[in-house]
Amino acid sequence: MRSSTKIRTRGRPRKFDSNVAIEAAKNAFLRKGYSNTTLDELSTAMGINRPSLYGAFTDKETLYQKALETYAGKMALLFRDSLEGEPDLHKALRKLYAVALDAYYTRDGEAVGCMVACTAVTEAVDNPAILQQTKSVIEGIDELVARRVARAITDKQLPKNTNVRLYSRLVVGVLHSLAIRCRAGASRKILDEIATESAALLTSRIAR
Amino acid sequence: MRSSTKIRTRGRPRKFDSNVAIEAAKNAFLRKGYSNTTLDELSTAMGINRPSLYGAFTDKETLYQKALETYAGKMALLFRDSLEGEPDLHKALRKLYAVALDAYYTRDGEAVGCMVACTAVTEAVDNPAILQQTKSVIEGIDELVARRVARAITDKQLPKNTNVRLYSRLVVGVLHSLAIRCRAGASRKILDEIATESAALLTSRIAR
DNA sequence: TGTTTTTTGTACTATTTTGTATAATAATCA
DNA sequence: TGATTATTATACAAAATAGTACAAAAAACA
Repeated sequence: MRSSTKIRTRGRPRKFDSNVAIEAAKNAFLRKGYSNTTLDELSTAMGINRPSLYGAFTDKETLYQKALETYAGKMALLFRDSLEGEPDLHKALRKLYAVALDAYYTRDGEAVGCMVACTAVTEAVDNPAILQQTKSVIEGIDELVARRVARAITDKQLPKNTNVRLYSRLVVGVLHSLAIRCRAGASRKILDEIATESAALLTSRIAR
Repeated sequence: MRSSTKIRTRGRPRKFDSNVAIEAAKNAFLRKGYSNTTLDELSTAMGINRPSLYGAFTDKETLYQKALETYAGKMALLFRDSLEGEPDLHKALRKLYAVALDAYYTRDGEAVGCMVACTAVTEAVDNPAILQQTKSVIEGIDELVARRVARAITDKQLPKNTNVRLYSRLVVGVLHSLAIRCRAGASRKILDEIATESAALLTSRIAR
C-alpha cells in the first residue's frame, strides 16, 4: 500500500509523503466537500505549498478523485472485515453499522458523516466524473454486502428465495441514512438505536 | 399561502412575485447546493437583478434559508397527504416513497434528489444556522411519519409494543437512501424496486 | 403638479480562488 | 566538480464571486 516507494530518483527530493498528503486532503474534503474546500485549506492541511501540490496531484479535481478513491477503499476494507468477521448475519450487520458510525465522526468528535453520501453527491449533478465515481463506489459497497448476504443464505440465516441484490441495497440504505442523520446533528445515541433496530428488522424471520 | 398580498404601497412596484422568485431560487439551490450556486445563477433563474434580490431577500444565506423552508414545507405536505390518504400502512408507505421519488427528479428528468439530504447537509458542518434548519426539518418528517405510525398501531396494523419513534426513523431512512441513490445515478427502476421492497419489509409481520 | 418613497438597472469594488511564472534549492549522474 | 533534473518558495495573474453605490424610473400622496 506504499505508492511512495523510495527509489531515489534525480532532482530535489519531496518533503512530503504522498499517502499522508492524500489522507490529509481526504479529511479536508470530507468536511466541506469538493468546491467548498479551498486550495489554501488543502495546502495548509497537507503541509504542501501550492505549486508542489499541483506538481504532485495535477489539479484540485484530480486530487479530489484520488482522495475519494482512498476514502472509498478504506471504508470498503472496514466494511468487508466487519461483515466477514461475524458468522451470524445479525451480528455482522450490527458490526457493520457500528464501524460505519465510528467513521462518521472525526477524532475531534466532529460529525462529518460519509464522504460519498454527504458531500460527493452534491457535486455529482454538475460533474460527470464525480457522478461516475460516486455511482461505482456505492455499487461497490452494494456488491460487498451482497457477497455476505449470499453467504448468509448458504448458512440458512436467510430464506433461499431472498432477492440478494435488493436486500443488500436495503442494508446499505441504512448506512446512507445514518450518514445523513449524523451530519444533520442527530445524537450518537439515536444513531446507535437506529443501527441496532435496523439490523434487527433486516434479520427478522420475514425479511426476504 | 400568498405572501405577496397586493396591498398597493408607495414607491415603484416590484416586477416579480416573491413566491415565484423563491420557487426559482429553490430549484437553483436544489441542483448545486448553497455555496456552489452563484448569485449570477440565482439572479438569472429568478429573473431579478442583483440589487433587487438583495433588497427583497437580504442576502444569499437568508434566501437559501427561505428556499429550504419552502422546499421542506412542500415536501412535508406531499408526504402528509400520501400517508394519510391510505388507510393501509403498507399502501401508505408505497405512496410515500413513490411521491418522494417523483420529487427527486426535475421536470427535465434530472436526478437532483432531496434538497435536505443531498445538499443542505454539505453546508451543515460549517454553518450552524443551516445545521439547525436541516436538523429540525428531518425531525419534522420523522414526527409526521410517527403520527401515521401511531394510527397504524391503533388500526392494529402494527403491534402495540412498536417503538413508534424508532420505527418512524427507519421509514424515513429509506427516503434518505433513495435520495442519495437517485443523485448518485441509480436508475428509476432500481429505486422503485427498493421503495417497494422497503415498504414490504417495514410492514412484514415481525417488524416491531 | 411636485414631493416622497420604493424599486430597478448599470456599473463598480473588494475579496476570494484557482492556477502559474520564476528563481532558488537539493538531489543524482558523468 | 559541473551538468542535469525535480522540487520548493515567493509572488503573481486572471477569473469568479458576494455585495453595493448611485442615478433613473415608477408608483402613491399632498
